[in-house]
Amino acid sequence: MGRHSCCFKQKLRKGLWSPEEDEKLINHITKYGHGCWSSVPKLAGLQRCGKSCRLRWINYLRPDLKRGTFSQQEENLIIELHAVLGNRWSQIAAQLPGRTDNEIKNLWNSSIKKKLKQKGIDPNTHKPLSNAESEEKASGESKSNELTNVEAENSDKGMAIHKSKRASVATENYFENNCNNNMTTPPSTTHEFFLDRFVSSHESSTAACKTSNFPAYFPFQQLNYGSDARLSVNTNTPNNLFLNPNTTTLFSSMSSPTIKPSISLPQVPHQ
DNA sequence: AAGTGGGTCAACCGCGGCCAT
DNA sequence: GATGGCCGCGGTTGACCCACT
Repeated sequence: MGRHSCCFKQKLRKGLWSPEEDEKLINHITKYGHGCWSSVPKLAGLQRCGKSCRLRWINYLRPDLKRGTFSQQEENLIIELHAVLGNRWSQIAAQLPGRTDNEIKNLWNSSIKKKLKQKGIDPNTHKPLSNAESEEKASGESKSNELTNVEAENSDKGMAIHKSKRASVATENYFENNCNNNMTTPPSTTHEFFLDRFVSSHESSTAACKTSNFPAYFPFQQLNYGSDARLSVNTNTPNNLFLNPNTTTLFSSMSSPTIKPSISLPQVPHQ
């Protein structure tokens, strides 16, 4: 485990990529595709490991990357998605065409986190900071605190637990905050249900999205960020709605956990 | 001009999961 | 079922830049 085995076998370059290396990689992939990443450096004439080549291509050289600063709509969408998915950056990135998970992760850590805190929102739980604090005091060990502890622990085993916990707790918090009075489905199971649905279905929907240039369908109730960046729920949405990239609104195909979300193409082409 | 602190971002690291053998 | 190779993911690091003192 750990560092790729090929890195030990040969003396491979590390660190920043030179323009020459970039050119070699671009030339190779545009001609032959990447195929098996482990064979790319050899075929492209690079002194890098396949992993490094893959990363360079995905995060920097891919021609479909948008680059540039994130729009306010994109930021809002990231916040919404993070509230539901937690730190599943690749899944968040899948809903933002031209953006990489690395880019989104960096934006979150460097900018969005801070902005949320300034607005009085806990970036981990997406709850108002004052609420989180008072709940921590009341319960002694709140869920958000639990997350923070796991996060701080930073142990390898803790990470695995943390990953699943954070996403589900974020979802739970979302439903606790917003859904109890509005949704017809019981909150006790919906958060896990929706999360699992999304995780299992997003790949097919994302695949459809990629091939068709349409956004993917989301198995969630509609989420909106108001001007104060608090989540709210609009339940007056018909079934089979979709992610609208222009309004930073998540639509849902779910009005009941017994109804399977349908994956079909929206009528509005992606921007 | 030099030092410093904070922000940004590309790249690396370590791990889990998948798949072939 | 065990093992090893590979891919993809999320967390972390460190270089670089810029504003400020």
